[in-house]
Amino acid sequence: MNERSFQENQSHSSMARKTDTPSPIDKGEAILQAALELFSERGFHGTAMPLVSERAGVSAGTIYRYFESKEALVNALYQKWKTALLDHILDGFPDQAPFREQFHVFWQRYASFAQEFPTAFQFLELHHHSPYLDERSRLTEQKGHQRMVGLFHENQRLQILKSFEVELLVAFVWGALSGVLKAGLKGEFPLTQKMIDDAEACCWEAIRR
Amino acid sequence: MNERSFQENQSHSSMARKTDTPSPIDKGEAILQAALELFSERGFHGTAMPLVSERAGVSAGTIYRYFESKEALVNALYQKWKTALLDHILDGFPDQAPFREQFHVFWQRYASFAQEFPTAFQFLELHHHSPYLDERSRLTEQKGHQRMVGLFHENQRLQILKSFEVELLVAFVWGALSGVLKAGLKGEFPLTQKMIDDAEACCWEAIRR
Amino acid sequence: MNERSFQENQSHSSMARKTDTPSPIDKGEAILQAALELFSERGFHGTAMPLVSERAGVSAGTIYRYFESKEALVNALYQKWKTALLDHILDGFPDQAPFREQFHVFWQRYASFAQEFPTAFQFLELHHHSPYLDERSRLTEQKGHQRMVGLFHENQRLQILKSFEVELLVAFVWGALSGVLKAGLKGEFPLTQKMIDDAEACCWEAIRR
Amino acid sequence: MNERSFQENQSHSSMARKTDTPSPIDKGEAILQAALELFSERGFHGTAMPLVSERAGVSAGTIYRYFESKEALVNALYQKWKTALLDHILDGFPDQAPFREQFHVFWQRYASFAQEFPTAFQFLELHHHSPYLDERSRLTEQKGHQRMVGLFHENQRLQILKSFEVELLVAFVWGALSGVLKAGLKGEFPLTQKMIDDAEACCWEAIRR
DNA sequence: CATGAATGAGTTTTCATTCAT
DNA sequence: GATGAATGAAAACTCATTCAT
Repeated sequence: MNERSFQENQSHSSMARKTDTPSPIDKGEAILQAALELFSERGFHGTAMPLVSERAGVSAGTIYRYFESKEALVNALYQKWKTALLDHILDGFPDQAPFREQFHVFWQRYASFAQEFPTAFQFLELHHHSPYLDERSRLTEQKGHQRMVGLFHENQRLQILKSFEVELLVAFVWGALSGVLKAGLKGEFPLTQKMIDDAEACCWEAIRR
Repeated sequence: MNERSFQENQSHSSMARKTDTPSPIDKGEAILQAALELFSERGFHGTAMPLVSERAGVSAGTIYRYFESKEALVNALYQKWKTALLDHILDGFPDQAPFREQFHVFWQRYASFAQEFPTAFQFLELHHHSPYLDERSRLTEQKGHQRMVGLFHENQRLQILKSFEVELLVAFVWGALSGVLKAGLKGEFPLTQKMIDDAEACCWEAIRR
Repeated sequence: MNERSFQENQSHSSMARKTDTPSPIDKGEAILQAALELFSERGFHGTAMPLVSERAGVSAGTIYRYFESKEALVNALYQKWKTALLDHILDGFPDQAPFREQFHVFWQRYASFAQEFPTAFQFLELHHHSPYLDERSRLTEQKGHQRMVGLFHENQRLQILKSFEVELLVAFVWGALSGVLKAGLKGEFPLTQKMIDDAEACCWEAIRR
Repeated sequence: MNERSFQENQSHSSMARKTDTPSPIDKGEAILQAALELFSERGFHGTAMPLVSERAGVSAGTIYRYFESKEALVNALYQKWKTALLDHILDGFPDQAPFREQFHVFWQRYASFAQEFPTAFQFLELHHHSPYLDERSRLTEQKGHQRMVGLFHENQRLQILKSFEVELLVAFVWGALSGVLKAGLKGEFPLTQKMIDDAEACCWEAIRR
């Protein structure tokens, strides 16, 4: 499943299409998709709205029927994909499994998200803590972080993790994982399953007691 | 030594000042400093040139005596600080020491650079692989990377490092280190010596055989 | 009678309503009413058509079934209310009465129109001689003026009015009257019957021989 | 003296001009003059900024070096001309003279202002109480009104004026005067000295005891 | 050399009007 | 007839860059 098909699943208008309209996609989704691609490549300020509208195949004015402003557009995008990432990781997460298993699931799902939705992954990385993100985006951002911090805390108490500052461990793991994924997507090495497994093995040794 | 004094040392025009100019700093340096602060906070496209000139205490036109264009300015900045980072790490690097010691020196110096020049560190992180970086910036960027890859290769042969893809190991280490430093600078935990040592310990366990 | 009910009387489609349409008012009238309110507050160029349609409770496209363009809409509105004002003053006007009596009727009816239909009064004041008024609107505008000029001419001949330029007298009276009414509607003083009578007394002294 | 020359007197750059620059006028003044003409003809919302810049003979961006926004521009214009009008009326006003004389001076000066600066007069009339006028403009507006109210109050006590509500008398006088001037400027009658004197005579009879 | 006013193409955004449903 | 999504030209405003002083 690629990013485009993922989005189409989100859209209700993709079903029961009667006409042979050349554009099968929801305009709102087309705009989000175009903005995702452009913002992840050129950044927020580096992307002009007409460029977005052109790539989305809609007129300049149309964007503003769907999103109040350029800022509202990035925020919608950020919330959509941050939520998608969280869901991707947490849906059916093995809450009762041993931590090693949980770590494995987390690592592999994060990686599979980056592989399935590389553009979205880049977008999220690039827009972390951007000043134009609103309160809601920031809350979405924190939710995942808190979840990870909680999990690490608990397993530190159980003597499974090193007894270092939890925020440090989280930063370490998150930095290592996203560093590896970014480098892999950039083509510095083939992002094969083996690579992801190797990186996971490294990271586990880094944090386990 | 703070960032400002560092820059002054870099500047050749600071010596033999004849006039009692009220501004003791080179205009070129003032511009670089202002641009560093602004670019690291607001990004390249988010920073207006008049803002740079204002913060630098020079007129808008003056910037163009020192830098051909906005792009030339970021690139000068990038090269300056990437080189400074490399020098900071490699000056008197213990090439003959055992790898564990070399790794320690690398880790600690990278960290001390981020602590001494947090703005420059943020700037470098933010502008990694930006499309407006020119060939020269990209070469500067690669120089450090190649050096690290070479070192890792050698010590992998010596069975000191895990026998995983070297690019993967480099990405892992670099990701973990910069993740930890960014989180620390952002205030998620106090960036004390202990934290840096703990992170180093984790990372060593991650990559050593 | 308020402005809304007045308009309903003007509308022919309000009779013989067959369906149980939830909106009892003619769409055309609803649009005119909405436009009246908005144009009188914000002016012609300051009022967006979508705003008019929203306030009228119809869709944006519907306005264009009733009025060819925004200009056609102001003109329809202007003619409607200018005519209403003329009718209000002239219906059953005492053509044979002495001029003092005629002046009294004119003054009082003009005032009562402003009090009954303040929004329409403001609208007419605001759009006097606007460049987007068409020929027909301008003719409607002139009709009242001519009538007044004729009356003044006649009574000047009869030595009842001062022997000044008639256009001057008309401008004086009309300016004084609308100045008083606007100030009263704005709340600078209570627009009571006494005020209107006092102003009439002043104005009579101003123009009578 | 026409409006243009009046403005030039306000500008400091008109003196000691060394070069034969084709544009002898201050850019700021040129913008104010262009905006005055356009706003008085087409209103605030009906005037596009590029039109202003074109008529002023400057580029679009230049306006924003002189005025923060379109609103700031109208307000600057309003304050400039309202103040000019007040000064025109009040400079050397015969405070100790009998009221009839004061009324005469007021009436004549107001009229001469409208004749010398017809565009500014129209502008002021058109923008009375506009919603985009800021606090400062509104205060400037009130100053003149208060002055007139005070004068009328005093002379009502002295039994020189009719004992009607002062605000009513003020509204009457102001309405009559501006009505006459607007009609005259529009060409409904020649705006000669005799006309202005006649109107003054009318108005005096209207308000005097 | 340095300035900073000026430029004009570019930015985000609005809005009168149309047209497929 | 009615809708309201879509359009695209034009609005207000910004900004990298130039150039006369």
